[in-house]
Amino acid sequence: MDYNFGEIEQKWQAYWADNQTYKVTEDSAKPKYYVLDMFPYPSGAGLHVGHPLGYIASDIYSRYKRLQGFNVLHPMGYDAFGLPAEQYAIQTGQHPAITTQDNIARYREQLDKIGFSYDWDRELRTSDPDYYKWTQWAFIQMFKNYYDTQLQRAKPIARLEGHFRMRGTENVHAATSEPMEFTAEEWNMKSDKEQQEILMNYRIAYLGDSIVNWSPQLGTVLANDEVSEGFSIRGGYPVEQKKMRQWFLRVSAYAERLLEGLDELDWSDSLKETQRHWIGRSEGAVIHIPLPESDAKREVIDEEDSSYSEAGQALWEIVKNKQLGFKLKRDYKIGDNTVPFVNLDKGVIIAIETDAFLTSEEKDEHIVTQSKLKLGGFRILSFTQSEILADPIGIGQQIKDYVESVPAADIPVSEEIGGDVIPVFTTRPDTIFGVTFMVLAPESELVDQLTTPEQQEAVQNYIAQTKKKTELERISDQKVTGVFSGAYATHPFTEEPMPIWISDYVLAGYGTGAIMAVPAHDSRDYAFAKHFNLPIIPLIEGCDVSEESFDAKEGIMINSDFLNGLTVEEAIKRAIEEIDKKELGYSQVNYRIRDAIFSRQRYWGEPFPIYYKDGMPYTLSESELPLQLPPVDKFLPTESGEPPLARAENWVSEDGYPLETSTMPGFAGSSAYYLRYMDPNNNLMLVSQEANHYWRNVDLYIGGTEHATGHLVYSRFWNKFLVDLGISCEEEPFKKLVNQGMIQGRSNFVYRIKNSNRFVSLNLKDQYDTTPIHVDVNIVHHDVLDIEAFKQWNPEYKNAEFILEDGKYICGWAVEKMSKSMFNVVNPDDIVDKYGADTLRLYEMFLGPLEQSKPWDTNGIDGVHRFLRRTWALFHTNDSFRVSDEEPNLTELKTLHKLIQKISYDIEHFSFNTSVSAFMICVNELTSLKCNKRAILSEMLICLAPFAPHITEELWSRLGNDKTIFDAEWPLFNEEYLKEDTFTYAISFNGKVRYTLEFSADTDKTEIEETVLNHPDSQKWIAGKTPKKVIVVPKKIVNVVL
RNA sequence: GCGGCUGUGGCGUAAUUGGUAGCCGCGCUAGACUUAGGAUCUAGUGACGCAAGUCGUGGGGGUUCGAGUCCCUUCAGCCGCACCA
Repeated sequence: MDYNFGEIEQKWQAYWADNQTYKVTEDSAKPKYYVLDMFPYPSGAGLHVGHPLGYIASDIYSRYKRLQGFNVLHPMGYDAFGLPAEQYAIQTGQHPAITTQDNIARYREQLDKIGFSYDWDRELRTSDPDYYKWTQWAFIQMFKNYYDTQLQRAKPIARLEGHFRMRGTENVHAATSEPMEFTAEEWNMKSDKEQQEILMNYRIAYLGDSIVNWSPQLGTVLANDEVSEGFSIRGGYPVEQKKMRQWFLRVSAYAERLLEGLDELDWSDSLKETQRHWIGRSEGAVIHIPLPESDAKREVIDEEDSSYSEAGQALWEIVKNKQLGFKLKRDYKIGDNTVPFVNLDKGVIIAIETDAFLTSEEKDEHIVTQSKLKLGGFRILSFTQSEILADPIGIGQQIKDYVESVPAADIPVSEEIGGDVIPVFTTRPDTIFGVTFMVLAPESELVDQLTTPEQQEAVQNYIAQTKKKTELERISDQKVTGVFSGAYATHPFTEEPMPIWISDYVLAGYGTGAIMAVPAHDSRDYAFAKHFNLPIIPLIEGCDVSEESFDAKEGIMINSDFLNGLTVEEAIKRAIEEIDKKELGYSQVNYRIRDAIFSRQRYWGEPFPIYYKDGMPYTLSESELPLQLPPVDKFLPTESGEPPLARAENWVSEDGYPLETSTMPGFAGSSAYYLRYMDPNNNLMLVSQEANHYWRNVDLYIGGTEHATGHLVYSRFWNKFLVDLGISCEEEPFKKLVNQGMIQGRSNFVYRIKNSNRFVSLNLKDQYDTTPIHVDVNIVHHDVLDIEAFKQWNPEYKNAEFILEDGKYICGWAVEKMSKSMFNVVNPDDIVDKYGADTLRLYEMFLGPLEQSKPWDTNGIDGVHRFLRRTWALFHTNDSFRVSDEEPNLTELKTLHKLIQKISYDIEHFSFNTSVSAFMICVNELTSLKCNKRAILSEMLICLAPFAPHITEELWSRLGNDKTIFDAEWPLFNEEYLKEDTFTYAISFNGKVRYTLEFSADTDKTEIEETVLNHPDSQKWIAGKTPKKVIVVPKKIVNVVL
């Protein structure tokens, strides 16, 4: 009787479905085990042979755990929101929901053929309103909470509001994007809207202005992990930097918990390192670098002055009495200076300059005055007297336009930014005496305030230039660029003046967007100093900074006043103490991780449960959830550039307020899906406490490394937030994580002789001038081309001629990405049809270590298939099923127990490739022993069942069992059967093995030594020399040292 | 530039974790059987050598009685991060 895998696999897949074999319920009598696959995005191309690799591994593990008596949760679903379906919709008008539905159906069909043990009753789709209701719900909670930095957890925003009402910002410990200070009195004076605006800076889900990755082609913003080297990961479109108002998630507040949590996780070191780097904790200090004394503080004293110039008088006629629509004050005293006109709401000064300065002193004084005013946060608009006299009305209009374009009073800048100090973050406070200049990021708010008039133009040119650069150019362009601002800061210890430069090697988004440059000990500062010829002061004894900087954190300090003679480590501590004492700053921990941008200007995503009233966002009530995606006429932005949802009719809340038009990004739906599987049909909450406390978290998570910094960070963040809310009971969502390697394609080539229709076989191609052409791997077997199939494959080759070697056409091959254009895509369905699911499963595992990337090479699959047929043959004699009830002998038991031991160990260590090889060894041995004894075969079947569930079910039932093999018990390994009476020692001389000798297992060392030395075979190697030493390692080796 | 990983037959890989390198499979060679095939079975298969034997885990060096395994160095390939002060 043949091994008819097609029939067997269909039969058992139907049986499992009919009998709900894989349905799982919370059963407190059994220990739980939760095995999760990263759910797929159902793309139009369907699954290729690489996708199931991780699913097969997790399926083996699930089935193994089940056989060991665990209650195993092993669910599957779809990450169904996303760009491809929407792009397809834009092109075809087909609604993404339909495309997605079709793709899911295809995926399901393909998955079912492979015979997975998923509990499909728990299937979920992120695009299903019943599911995304809970994504929206979680967002609302994030909006309603802030992060308490002292308690290190989320707390209701109402609590913070109460604090502000009672005590202002005094003793507030809250993560925020805009540090500010106010008293309770000031808070209570504010309007509701002002209060809401302040609270927005504390919410975990907040609206904020930020420079974002904007893709014009995609018409949306992207998260940092969705962008690589200036291009979008999906689609490869260019990405530019743009300032926009967006929703954010305050992931940065959780930085420390995200970092600490990594320690306890059973993840690969490389993945943990990637996350640590992404979080980027660095300890250091914020130092306040003083600017020269500024007397442009906002102590404005109205002081009428009647000495008007002619031009001033002319302008006054135009601007007085709110003729412009706002008030300009005339002859205002600010600090020591009187300015001609000033608008106090927006902090704009209108300066009138003489056409020509009489002396250079006069000019200098003018510049100093302007700088001081700018330091105070004012904007200055200058006109010369003759300009005003020529066209006072035109100038009036210019003033009007300018003042209106300026945002409302951003003047009372917080004390840290742009008061009289520049705050900088450094991890090397020990190098403070080596600071010879300062550098600001071009985007820094200080640039405007500090740039002196005569540097104005150069600075503006520079900024325009850096803005033009794409992210890619900025990275790849290693040239040193920068411009002097004209301003100076004062060294906090030496009080030396230090020039302030502007350069794009300083990032606006990290630290304070300003640095103190220590060229001797930082390579970037060094390059900059060399390029612009700035001083370099070495600070470490014996270091040579003539060619390059000395970046290592080691050595003894010199040229550093009170730090001299200390080691770097000591100096860091000492410097911070001194900075503290002198109140020049404070120690601080900085994180690289940024808040996640959470808006996408897209259709196919979760709508935000947000409406706007009076320009401020408010959340919908829970009863209004889910807020379903509305129908739209087109899936494109509106003519005015608003997201597609703005096209929806009646896109308003129940009370008639306009709803948010952007949607959530891809990672929203995948952030808490593992919790939903625990309780997928609950319509009262995301997950019930009972279900959550039973399943807790994922014991084993299998998926690709591409999610290392995206999904796996956001998901951990999201879970920690839900822990704070008391929804999730485990601080970490995924205890153990295994990354399966990528399956690459293995392409085949034929070699066409140039300008002909002739093809030459691989090893003869060097004799001709040829072009390699990709050929469909499905018409090539063991690199031999099926010539007839090739002729039919493409009409162009119908009359092709071939130059063969040994009567065959041999193709070349290469490892490439698996893609349609390379004709190297192998479909799992085809493999299943041809060899069966069990063969596919075993072969995918046999290909190599799970975590290793490898090309799909169908060449070895016959070997695995033959193994299954030999397994089948063990149970059959002359075409009929026949097993013996005889007692097994010791040899047979040894073979079996070797297998049990090996397979148990291998599965625990995810070494599935070696398991397959162990099965082959076992079946080969049993075949040569002609063993068909029930006792041996049935236990072997249980071991094989996780790997090849269909054939084992069939044979199991033929053995007379009426329940599924997965209700059996994993066999126990018995060491007794593996005990050997003798051991064969390898006898080596000077480390080289020469012959072997068998000893009984309990022979003692001296006896072995004696026997070896007296053995006739040894004489040849000893050859008259005296053995210096004989090393006998029991059950290992004997080595004679000569 | 920084961080991580990997280098073993013609190919995919294995090696009880410092103890006989090459298990298992593919391919290849020879043979058996045969309504001739991409079927099945048997034997062989790291290289050199008639052989005894010698050489062999990217290269070089070291530790050790003994190294694919540990250390140093160097080369090659892959992946991640990329001016993070």
